[in-house]
Amino acid sequence: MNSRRRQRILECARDIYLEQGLKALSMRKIAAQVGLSPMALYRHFKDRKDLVFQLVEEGFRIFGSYLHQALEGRTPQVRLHRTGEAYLRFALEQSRYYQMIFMSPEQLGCESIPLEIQNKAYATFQFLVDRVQESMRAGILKMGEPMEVTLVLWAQSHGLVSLFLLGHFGERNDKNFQKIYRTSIQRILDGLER
Amino acid sequence: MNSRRRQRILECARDIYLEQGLKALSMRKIAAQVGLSPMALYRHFKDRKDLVFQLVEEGFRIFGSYLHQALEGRTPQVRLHRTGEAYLRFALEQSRYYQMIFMSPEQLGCESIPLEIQNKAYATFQFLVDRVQESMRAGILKMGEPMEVTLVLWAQSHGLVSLFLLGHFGERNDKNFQKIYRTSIQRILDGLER
Amino acid sequence: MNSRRRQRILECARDIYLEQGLKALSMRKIAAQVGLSPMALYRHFKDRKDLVFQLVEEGFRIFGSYLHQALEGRTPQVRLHRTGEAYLRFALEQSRYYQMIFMSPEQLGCESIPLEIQNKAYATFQFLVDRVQESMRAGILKMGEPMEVTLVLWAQSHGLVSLFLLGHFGERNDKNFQKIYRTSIQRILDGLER
Amino acid sequence: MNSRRRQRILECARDIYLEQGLKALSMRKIAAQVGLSPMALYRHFKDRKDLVFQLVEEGFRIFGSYLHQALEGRTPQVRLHRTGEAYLRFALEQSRYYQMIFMSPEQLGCESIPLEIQNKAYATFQFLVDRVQESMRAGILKMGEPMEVTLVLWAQSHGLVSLFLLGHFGERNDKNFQKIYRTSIQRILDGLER
DNA sequence: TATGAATGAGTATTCATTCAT
DNA sequence: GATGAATGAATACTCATTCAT
Repeated sequence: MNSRRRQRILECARDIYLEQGLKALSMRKIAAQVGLSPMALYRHFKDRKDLVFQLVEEGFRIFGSYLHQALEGRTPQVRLHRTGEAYLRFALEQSRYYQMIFMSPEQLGCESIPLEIQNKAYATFQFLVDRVQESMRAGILKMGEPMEVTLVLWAQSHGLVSLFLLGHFGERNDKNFQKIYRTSIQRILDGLER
Repeated sequence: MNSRRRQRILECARDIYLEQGLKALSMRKIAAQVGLSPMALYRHFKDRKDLVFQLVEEGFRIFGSYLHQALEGRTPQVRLHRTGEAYLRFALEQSRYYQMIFMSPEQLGCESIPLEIQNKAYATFQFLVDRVQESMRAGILKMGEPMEVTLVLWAQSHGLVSLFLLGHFGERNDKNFQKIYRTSIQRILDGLER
Repeated sequence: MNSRRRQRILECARDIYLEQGLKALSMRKIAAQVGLSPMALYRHFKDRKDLVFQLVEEGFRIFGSYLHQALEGRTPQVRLHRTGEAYLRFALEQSRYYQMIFMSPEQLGCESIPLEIQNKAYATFQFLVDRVQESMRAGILKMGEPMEVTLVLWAQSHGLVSLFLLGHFGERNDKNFQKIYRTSIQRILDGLER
Repeated sequence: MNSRRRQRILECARDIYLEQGLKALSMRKIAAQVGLSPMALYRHFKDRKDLVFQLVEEGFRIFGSYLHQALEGRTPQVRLHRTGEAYLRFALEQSRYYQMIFMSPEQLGCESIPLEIQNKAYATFQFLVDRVQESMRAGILKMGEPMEVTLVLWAQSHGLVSLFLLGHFGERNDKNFQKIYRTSIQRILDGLER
């Protein structure tokens, strides 16, 4: 019951955020959406900040679930490829969450990203490193510093998605972006494969 | 005098933005800084949005001036290399402007980026395309679709800078980032050079 | 006009304070009383604190005007006596202001009393010291450390008024208190006169 | 157990009050400190007022215990002197309680001080009267109306302590205040002794 | 051109308290 | 006896903006 309500509040907050962005995500609006008094929210979340952070964590959780599916692949090569595809899918299907995950402390309205969230971010990066590492071991990628190589791939992915979501590729066209994304990533891989 | 005032307002707005970020950039603060009444600003800018847009344009202007210096290089190769370095320098020396240039409409507080700004962004992209194109013609890069190749390079640069400014590389350390940036870009070029 | 409004706000604030005390003195209530929107007050006062401080200063000003009348007396003895009477009159006629003047920082809602107010308090004390000093010189009071003697008189006055206003003498009865006050002060003076 | 709990709550409330003052003494904070839900407090106290009143009574109880020790003196003179010293010690060692005991109804958040507390205050006063009376009978003080004389002494003590705790003697300096207190009281006594 | 006054909508938050469980 | 959920009223304050002067 406690956590039920809490979940419900979080969902409404998510919807408002997804539709109107972070700036419009006020306690009042959330409460109105949920059908409670604004104060009721404080039973479940210490702060607006607290609530927002929970939302970010939710974003990471979802991101993680997308990436995790890549592990179903039976070889390092497949898993590496699927990871790239999962990244792409998350970016397109959960664009708002994608943006939320990559928000600056300032945008989140805090001095510095809380440790809990930093850890989640680090875990995600680690997942990518793992994929690269096992691909190196399997001889699919040239040997090298895994973190460095991961960074190249991550930066490429994030760069592309950022520019796309920012509208720098014109009107949003997911199909088209998929092509671009895959081509670009492949180009990078071409330089990294043996 | 009209435009003198206007310039002065814009400069103050810039300073506040550079120091405290966009959210703290309020008409009141700007006015106080300039030494005018808040209302006086409306003589020069339709509203806050308008003022912010002008600021973004200023950011593009500065970005342009950084990139432009790359043209002093005497060969396509040098110019290509210097472009990458200019991008890096702008990102590190003018981080706030960098962030402003790559803000989403939402963060800027508008439905969609106004055409004027979109054009500036496009112009920047075009400059990069030019560098790639001439490098291809000069045989420094493998032949290919110039826009596509440019995108790969741009995405890489932007991805790296974004992640860096977001703090995903730990405490800000410019020297260290420069190394990472250069290595990563070189890796990409390695895959693109003949 | 500016200062006219300001004055009017201060008067309303004073009335609310006088009737309902400091805790009830909210920006909203003041605004409602004045007939303005709550926000209009901020045109004239930086803060609630600012407004309250101004009110305290007003209190000191009034206190000062009461004491000042004692200077009309033609001899040190008369002036000393009238000062005691002025203190008494202020306490009874302006009880709320009396209480406000002797509020702790905590009650005023601030870390420490601002310097401006501290100075006003000091000035008042100095006025009392002056009366004692000239009485000593005139041979009305035994010679001694003027500040120390002043303190005895001030403490006696303040102690009596405090206890009275706190209701420790039963139902408020001004006539009765006047007697008590005069007798007590006289007792003190008896011990101080030559 | 009932009264055990109750006692525990009161102690926590006291600690919060002693550390942070009355305004910060909220049901929530007390509950958190005790380790109960805010609502549990209402099982033991009708409302916040009730709880605060109990706290004031506690203050009087402690005050009483300080004064009571003066009775250990073997002569009226010693007892009178020790009473003054006990008053001083209570004021310095239990300043917060001192302030609480001498709070106005308003500060306590009620229309008028409840009878129970008035009685406690009266009892304290009576204790002082007793000391004066026996000193008169013993020929230590000049004969006179005991209540009146007591008032002079009480007012002096309270006045001094009030002004001291309000910070009107500069930075708090207990040693220094002790001197002032003793000198001033002695001055009064000089005028009252035979 | 510029300003001073004022507004209205909005923000997060604190608190004592009621009520069903 | 105690709790968790929720409320309603209140608070100070920030901001962009309108309007008469």
